[in-house]
Amino acid sequence: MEDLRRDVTCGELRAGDEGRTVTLNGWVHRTRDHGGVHFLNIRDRYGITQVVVAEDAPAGLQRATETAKLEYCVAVRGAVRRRPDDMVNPEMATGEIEVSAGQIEILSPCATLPFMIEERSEAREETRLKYRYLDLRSFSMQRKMALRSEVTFRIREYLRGRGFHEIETPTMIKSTPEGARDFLIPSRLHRGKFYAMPQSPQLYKQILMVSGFDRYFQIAHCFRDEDARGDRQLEHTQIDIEMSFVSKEDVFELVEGMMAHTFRRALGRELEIPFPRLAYHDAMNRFGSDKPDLRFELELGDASEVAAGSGFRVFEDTISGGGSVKALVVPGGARLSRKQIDELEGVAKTYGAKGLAWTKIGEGGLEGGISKFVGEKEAEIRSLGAATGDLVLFVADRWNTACIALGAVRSRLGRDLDLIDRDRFAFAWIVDFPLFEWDEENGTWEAAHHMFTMPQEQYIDSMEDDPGAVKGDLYDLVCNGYELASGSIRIHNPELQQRIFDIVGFSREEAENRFGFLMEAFRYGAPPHGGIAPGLDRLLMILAGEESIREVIAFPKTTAGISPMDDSPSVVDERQLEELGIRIVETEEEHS
RNA sequence: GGGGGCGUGGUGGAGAUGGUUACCACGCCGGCCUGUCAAGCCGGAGGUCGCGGGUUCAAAUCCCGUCGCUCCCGCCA
Repeated sequence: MEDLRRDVTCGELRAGDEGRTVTLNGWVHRTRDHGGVHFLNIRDRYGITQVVVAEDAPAGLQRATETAKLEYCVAVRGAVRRRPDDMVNPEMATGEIEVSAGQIEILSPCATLPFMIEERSEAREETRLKYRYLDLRSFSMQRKMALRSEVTFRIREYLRGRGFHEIETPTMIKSTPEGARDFLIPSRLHRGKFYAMPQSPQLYKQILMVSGFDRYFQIAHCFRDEDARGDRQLEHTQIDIEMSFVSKEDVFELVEGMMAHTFRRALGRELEIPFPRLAYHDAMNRFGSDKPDLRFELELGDASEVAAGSGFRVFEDTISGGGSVKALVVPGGARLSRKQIDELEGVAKTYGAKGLAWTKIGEGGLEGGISKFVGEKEAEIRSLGAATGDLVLFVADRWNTACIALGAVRSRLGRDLDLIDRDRFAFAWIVDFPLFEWDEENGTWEAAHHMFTMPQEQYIDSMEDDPGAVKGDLYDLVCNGYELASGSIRIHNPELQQRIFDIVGFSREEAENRFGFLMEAFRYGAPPHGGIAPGLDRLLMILAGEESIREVIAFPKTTAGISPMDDSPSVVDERQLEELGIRIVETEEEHS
């Protein structure tokens, strides 16, 4: 190897390098054997270079050339020469030249491939994950990993420039069972006790504020033992940020600057800042989602005028029962088929709607669906913004359910009718979230975000009177229909914290047991503070134009939490379990 | 926990109203070919059609179950 170490990469040679003797190291990307002359395309991270072996090459070189199959790792030494004018390949960065091989050495052979290494692999994801090391050789994956590296670098660059310290917090911490399920780590030294993997560095970063690190960040791994999705992994990375002596305006300004910097440097794109803001209630009411996709218009309307006195029982009963009738006008939607509308109804039902009512506005009045019930209400329907040729969809239910169900229909229409501007990054802050949510099952108030969120000032005095009305100093950053970040201003006052615990029915003993150290810390001059945590994987997914975060994670797990390459999780030695004092109990099902 | 989609040589797909030897492309092996760049041409090997059971004279195809991947609901402070 010593004398065949590369002195150029496979992406850099140009016409000006003509005459140089160079050595390339890389993988055989394609071979073309013409009987006499022989071509090898050699690939590395940086590109592809064509190597030519002449028909009159020495026998040893011919043999090596014929041995070198796809994805063999090879070293090639030869002379750079310009290709004849009519042989130039304008598609290739190195297409003006080729390397005339004088020596080819096989550094490592390659078994028959499970799939071709192409710009973007066509193999099914299962196979790609099993052979992830091969999948990652593709330029498409290499680019995404490079983007990831670039983005984390630019974020660090920006935050360091703004005076932030990067501080690591432990990945083995105390379990705090509310919220998502914890991953647990058994302790050998303390049998029967467990560490937990952090769902986020939340408590530590607040402690760091007490310690006076008024600007902290960390690219932190977070773990949640919940079912995965396209935008959710058991293990993900967040850009954890916390600041002292700030209001949410400071957090917004920081994150807007960070995003603008990152998009400019990593993508060469300018973002429009500041980002628009939308109250939670308005986001739900207008878009039917707390993470609306703002790349297209299509807003939900209020159809109580249509419902009132319509004689349509479903609508009237909903209104008199305190619910809402929400409407969605689909411009030109009258051409949608019955089947397409049925599909939309299926979407609405998935989200809890009992049905999806509809009417089309024809030349001569309302047509189809519930027209015979609301036929007298054409004026009211038109005042929702509907015109001839439009389809109007309705969901009647509790306000929340009606919004969410119709919001899901809106998203579906955005895709199906191609309303989405794919080239846009539509950021927005969602603000004024309720601090508490009523838990039907347990009949209790629960923290909507987490229990350390500061209530907005005007609600503090009378919080206990109507917890449902209290809005919190918390905020989400959304982009293109994804929740990109979530944060809040925190409570730094133990008395106020205790009142929150009381409202959510959290006993003093429980609070002491779980968060005692934080409450204790807050007794020692805790600064007002707040922060946010953008999800790095989702950010990268959006930057890369992907629809799954698995595409921007080098070694992701499947939705069932399995790593097909190394086959984790796996059974462990009986001896390991014994040391930990753990016995596996079979469930009834596994017995039978 | 629930619903939808998918599972066919190494890879991706076709075959689905049951019927002889399961088709195509790429890859692999062999041969031909002085300039290609997704090279081309000729030939060849390679499959218990995810797995188990059932219906039938006969199952990739129909039925039941099960496993895996995936999308969605729930869940994810």
